[in-house]
Amino acid sequence: MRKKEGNKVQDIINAAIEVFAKQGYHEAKISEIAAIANVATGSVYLYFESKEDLLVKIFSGLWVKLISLVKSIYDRDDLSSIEKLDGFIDTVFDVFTANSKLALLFVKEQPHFLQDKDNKLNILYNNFLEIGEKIIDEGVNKNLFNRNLDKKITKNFIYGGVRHLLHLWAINPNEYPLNKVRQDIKYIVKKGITL
Amino acid sequence: MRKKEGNKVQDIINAAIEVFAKQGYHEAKISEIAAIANVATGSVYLYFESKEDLLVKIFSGLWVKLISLVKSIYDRDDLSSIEKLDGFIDTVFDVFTANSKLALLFVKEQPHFLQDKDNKLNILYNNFLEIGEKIIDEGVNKNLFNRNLDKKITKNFIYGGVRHLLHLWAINPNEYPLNKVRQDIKYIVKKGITL
DNA sequence: TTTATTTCTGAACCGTCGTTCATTTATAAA
DNA sequence: TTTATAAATGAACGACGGTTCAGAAATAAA
Repeated sequence: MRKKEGNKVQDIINAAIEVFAKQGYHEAKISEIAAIANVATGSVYLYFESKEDLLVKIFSGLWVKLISLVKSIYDRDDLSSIEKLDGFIDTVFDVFTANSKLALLFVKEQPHFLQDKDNKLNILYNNFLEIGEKIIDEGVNKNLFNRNLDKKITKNFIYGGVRHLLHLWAINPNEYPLNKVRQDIKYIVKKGITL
Repeated sequence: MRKKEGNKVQDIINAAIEVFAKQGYHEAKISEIAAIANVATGSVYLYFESKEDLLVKIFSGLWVKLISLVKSIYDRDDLSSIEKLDGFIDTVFDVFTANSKLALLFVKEQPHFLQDKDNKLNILYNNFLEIGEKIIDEGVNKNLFNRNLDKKITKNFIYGGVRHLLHLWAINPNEYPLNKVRQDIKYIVKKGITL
């Protein structure tokens, strides 16, 4: 029998991230993804069920990673709630900084998923945000954070702001130096929600 | 000769907002838009050059309106900088609250435009945000706002947060009552950036 | 009325990919 | 070597939907 050559799954995923990010999901062509991944068009279908499956696999891999990272921050008991919130924000930046194409894809296509309540991706997404909410919860209970702010609103406000700045950074890294971005966001969040 | 029946342009635009918002731009069908607008498929092309033209016209109308509204707030001299910032946030909420379909369309498709620097829509978008930056500028100069925060970052953080909450509200109005959303956002922003 | 002109219609056209599959290629076992 | 089987290929298929356009419908002018 024949042996698999290299890691085609990963090559295809990387190519897909690149093409989806640049063109947007709908305008991306499988043939172009295949070309960049150095495989034949048809080979994509050996590893992925469909174009959509490719997108879903990319996103779910991302969420699983993010969830595991922020969970481990939440679980630490040597950090204050505000440090955990900082860590949460840092985690998001770290993951996307490592791959700006992925960041771009994420901010462009994620909004389209929010609507259909219970698809797999939204479940993961909610798991992720739930940890953010738990951190805020903890801060409120320890009388560090303002308890008059709605937690869901607070968490989503921060999330939206972070996402948008990641987007701008991914498009134009020079205009939005990530260190300053992180620093300012953390400052506003900290000052905005602590008592 | 024949007389035009009713306001087809507006009917088509309203139908397009509805269908684009629900399905997303790429999955929306001109034939469905036409059906909802009560015109024949071909009639859409009497008033709009293409599917894309339809989307662009919707967005540019929106930006023109928003720009005019926030400009008039910025120009008032009976408001403090923080009141202007509140007014800016209120304006965005007011416009989208009046049309949740439009809000949904906006948050879903706007991210796709940010990339190609100098298309018409991005110019409008930047005009809009520039006014937000001017307000922040003013606040800094009057020693009301923290001058250590980067203005572009601050403005975009707020913008991203507001946009995301609008998105959630548009999907699920009951879970995100706009009055509480506005109130919390304004609180965080005010506390976060004032001295 | 009849005619001219504008508006409107919707079936058909046509280009574009996502997807399939008959064929080829590579390697492990015999 | 030869054979069997898994992996890979890419041309061709087929569905979909944006766009077109020949004709129909409506109304103003003649």
